[in-house]
Parts: sequence; structure tokens; C-alpha cells
Amino acid sequence: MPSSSHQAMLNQGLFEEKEKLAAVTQMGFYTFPQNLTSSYPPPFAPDHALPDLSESETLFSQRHRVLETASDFGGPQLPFLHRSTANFRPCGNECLESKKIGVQDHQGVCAMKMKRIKARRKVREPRFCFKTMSDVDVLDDGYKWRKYGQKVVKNTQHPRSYYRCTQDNCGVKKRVERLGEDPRMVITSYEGRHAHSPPHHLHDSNDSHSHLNNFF
DNA sequence: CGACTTTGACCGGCGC
DNA sequence: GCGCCGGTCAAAGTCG
Repeated sequence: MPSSSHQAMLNQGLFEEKEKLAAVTQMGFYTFPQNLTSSYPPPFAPDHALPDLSESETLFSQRHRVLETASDFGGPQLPFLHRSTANFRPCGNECLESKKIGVQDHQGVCAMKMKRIKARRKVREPRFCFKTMSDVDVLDDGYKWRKYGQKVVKNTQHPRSYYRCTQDNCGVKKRVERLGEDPRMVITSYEGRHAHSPPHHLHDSNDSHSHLNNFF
């Protein structure tokens, strides 16, 4: 949990984010790579144009300046990501010393751990990535998230954070990480589809939405 | 005291 | 088969 000073910083970041968004919408400035626009609907397109998008992604794109998008179900991908069979993986040039995990003593834990294996084995949900410019890591998309992990992945300078929707029976996850080449850029990846409505909305979200609707 | 974050440990998948 | 790596778990810590 952030301290009061940290919270103030976060609030400041949110404020700046809103300011940026306002500037973006008022100026009509928006960047979207041609290689993506040519083959994929813009991020503010109607929901039906994005067949597997959850509502959070739509809300997210309504509220934040989405610079690039990528999907894991046939759409284009971010230039700095390539697809493996299960996951997006970063492929930057930087080398980051990865933590070496020593040989662990598995005696006495195997039986217990085996129970987890089945639960962990799962079918991959469709994914969708947003690239935004923001001072804050976790951008408000209308849903409430609980952090369940953080990892420094290889070839990245910033840790990747893992979040899960706090709603019961909602298995939607998202990953947040900053771009090594440009720390101002935040990569947010959603996995799955919400089985519920957003618990809350920002009071100014309608304003932002209307701005964007006017723009598009 | 409940909700949430942090962080080390552990696992499966993949490449070699 | 082995080692690396990303993803997840869960205990401990923190906060309101």
C-alpha cells in the first residue's frame, strides 16, 4: 500500500495523466502506427469491432492515450513483442542480470506442490496489449485489481507486475510493465474477459469519453 | 482485522 | 535431459 506521500505522488501522476488526456483530446493529437491501423480497428472503435475485448480494455482505451495495441488472437502485435506459444515475450537489446535461483530442496514438498499443478494448468485466454504514455504504472480502467506478483524479466530494465481482478469468479488478469527504451511508456496486457460490470467509474470519465467520441 | 502488497520459492514450457 | 525463463503461489509484512 502506498504511503501518504506516495499516494500524493500517485494522485499527482493521475492528475497529470488526466491533463495529458485532456490535452490529447482537445488538440486532437493521437498517434497510431500505420501498420496497425491498416489491419486492426483503432482502440476507440465500437466494442463489436473488437470481438474478444473485455470491457476493461474499452474503458482503458477511453481513458488513456493508447499509442499502440496488440492482440493475441489474430491481430497485429507490438513491434517489441513476439509471440511464443503461450505468451508475449519482450525482445529488447538490453541485458539485465537475471536472478539465479539456486537448487532447491524438494523433499517433503512435492506432494503438496503437485496439488497446485492441475490448478495452474490452464487454457490461455485471449490477450490484448495497450501501450500508453503515463507517469503512473497502473492506469485506471474502471476495475479493481489486486497485485499477485512482480518479476524482473530478462532483457528489461523495469519489473513486470501481475494483477488479478478482485471480483469473485472473475479470472481476468493484467500485466503492467514499463518500456526499457522509454520509461514513460507503459505496456498493459489484459488476459481474459470480465464476467461483471466495472465496480466504479471515475467521475470525469464521461468527460473524457465524450471528448474522445467527439474526436472519433 | 480485512484488504492489499511484497517477495522468495516453485512450477511448467520451451529451446538447445 | 537440462537449464533458463516467465508466471504463479503463498507467507509475511503493511496499511487504513
